[in-house]
Amino acid sequence: MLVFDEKSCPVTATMKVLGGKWKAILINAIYHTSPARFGELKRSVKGITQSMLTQQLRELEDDGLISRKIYAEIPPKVEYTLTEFGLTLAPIMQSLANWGLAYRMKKQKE
Amino acid sequence: MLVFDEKSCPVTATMKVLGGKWKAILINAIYHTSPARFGELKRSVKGITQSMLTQQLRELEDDGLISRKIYAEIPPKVEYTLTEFGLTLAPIMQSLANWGLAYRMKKQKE
DNA sequence: CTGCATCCTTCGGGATACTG
DNA sequence: CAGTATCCCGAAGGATGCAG
Repeated sequence: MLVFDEKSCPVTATMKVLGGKWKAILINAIYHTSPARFGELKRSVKGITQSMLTQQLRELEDDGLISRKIYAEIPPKVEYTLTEFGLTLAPIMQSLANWGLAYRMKKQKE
Repeated sequence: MLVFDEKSCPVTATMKVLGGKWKAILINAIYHTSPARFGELKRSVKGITQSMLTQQLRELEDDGLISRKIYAEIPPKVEYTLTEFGLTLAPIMQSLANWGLAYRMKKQKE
C-alpha cells in the first residue's frame, strides 16, 4: 500500500520551508524587489511586524533561500536577495500565483 | 512602489488553501489513491488523527477541491476523489514534490 | 467504518519597548 | 535604519470517548 509520511512525501518538505503566514509572500516580494532592503520589505509586505519580518528572514536565510548583505554604514543598510537555490523556487511561485488567480475567479462566481 | 498584500498577491490565496500541516499531503494522497476511502487515508497518511482527518477533508471539500461519496452500506463506506478543480492542483503538487527532493539533496550535502 | 463532541496543549504570530 | 528582548494571545493541532 502507498504510504504518505514526511520521509516518502517530499511535498511536506517543501511546505515546511514555504509554510506559515509570511514565507511565500516574502520570497515573492524579494524576488520582485531584489535587492530588497529591510525597511522596504517592511513597507511593501502589508501587515507584517518588524519582529515577524526579522524572524522569517532569518529562517529563510537558514534554509539557504536568501542571502543577507550588511553595509557598514550609518544609517545601517541591509539588503536581501534570493540565492541561486532560492531562485529555483521561481517556477513554484509562478504556479502558486496562477492557481491563486484561478481560485479567486471560481470563488467570485459562487 | 510594489506592494504585497492579500489582494495583490494571489500566492497568499493558494497558501491559505494548501497551508497547514495536512492539506498538501492529503491532496497528494487522494490524488495517488483515488478513490480514497476514509480508513485508507487514515492508515496511509502517517501520524494524522481521526479528528484531524475529518476536519481537513471537510475544509478541502468546502474549497471545492475534493468530493465525498457516501455509500449507504453496513459497514459505512465513504470515498474521496479530487474534483475537476482539485485536479488543477496536480502541476503544483508535482513541482512542490520535485523541489522538495532537490531541497533534501542540498541538506544532505551540508 | 466513519464521524462528531469535548477538552487540552502547543506554538505561530503579534504588540510594545528598547538598542547600536 | 535595522534589529533584539519580552510578554501575550488565539488558533491550529491533538487525545479521548461516544454514536450511527
